[in-house]
Amino acid sequence: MKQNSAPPGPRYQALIQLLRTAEALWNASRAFFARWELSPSQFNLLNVLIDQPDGLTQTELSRALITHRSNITGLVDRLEQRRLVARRDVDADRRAYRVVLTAAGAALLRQILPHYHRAAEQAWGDISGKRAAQIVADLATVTETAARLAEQPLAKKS
Amino acid sequence: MKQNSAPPGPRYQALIQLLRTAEALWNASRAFFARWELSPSQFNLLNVLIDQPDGLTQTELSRALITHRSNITGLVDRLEQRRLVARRDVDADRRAYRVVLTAAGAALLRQILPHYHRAAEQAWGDISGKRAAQIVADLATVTETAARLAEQPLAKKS
DNA sequence: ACTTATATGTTGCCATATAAACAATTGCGT
DNA sequence: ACGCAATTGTTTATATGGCAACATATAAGT
Repeated sequence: MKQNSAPPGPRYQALIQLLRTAEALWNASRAFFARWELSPSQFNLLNVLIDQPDGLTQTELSRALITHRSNITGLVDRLEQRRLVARRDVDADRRAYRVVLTAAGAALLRQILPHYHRAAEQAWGDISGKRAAQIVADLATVTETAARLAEQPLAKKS
Repeated sequence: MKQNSAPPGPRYQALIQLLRTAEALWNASRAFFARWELSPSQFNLLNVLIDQPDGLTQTELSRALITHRSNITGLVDRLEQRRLVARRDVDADRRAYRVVLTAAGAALLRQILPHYHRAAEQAWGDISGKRAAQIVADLATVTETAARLAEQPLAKKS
């Protein structure tokens, strides 16, 4: 007297487990980055910029972080107050900025990254690198499917 | 001229991919549940209650949903306004409620669940059920590790 | 050139999330 | 019985998230 109609099936279980694991990792990362008084979102933003010497516009940042443009404003505001990033004007387009890491921001990130990489490896315990690569491949296809489903929920745009 | 120190490694890549996939799935589920004007969080709460004829207290709900007690208040408030759940007094403890599904809430959930199970299976494409089960096992160990790391970030509590 | 469409960042509202503090209640230890 | 600790739900503050609307600026069409 527990289930009602459709038997959940292994792929459904896998989806639930995936969401749980991601949440656990996200919470762990929150505790992890708290040492440097960064939120996971703030770290991700810095981590995107480290490979971009010329910075990114906020729209480009929103695409890299898979979030709405409007969320970037406050995120950059707070990081700018702490002098970890800076907004540079774009002379060709008076609407846009380029957000770049400051020297302090880059230094902080270089300090964090080794710890982060090490913690990430540890989280997988005794799972082999080969199996990890296999999981990456599997999850990549799931991501594509999910993104496709999210785009046309009811077939808009004629 | 891209990396700085530690080579990321396959397990690090797997962690990043996992977080991306979970975000994609969460976004897809938001679009999915929008058909019934539910947020993913609201659906999850209803989905927990369907197997609990006597309901759960808000603290129990917070544990089941892995979130803070304070989040449950507003979540239940909004579902209560829509008559999908109800708060019942606990006569043995005047502080607590038991949150239960209403008939309307149970009916709505029974309507949604088959679609949800089907969509969840589809998201995994041609990945076999066997491999899905393997992934579940792997991710379960990661969840445990992550939860353990999140609990004692700096070894509190003497 | 002028109109229209598009792009950019911001602001607003609301839902969700963590964390801390609080009042009310309950439980425990003595 | 009494006092203190723990529990329960709420409130507050702040950060994050999606989404719509907006002003400004740029691009495209004619």
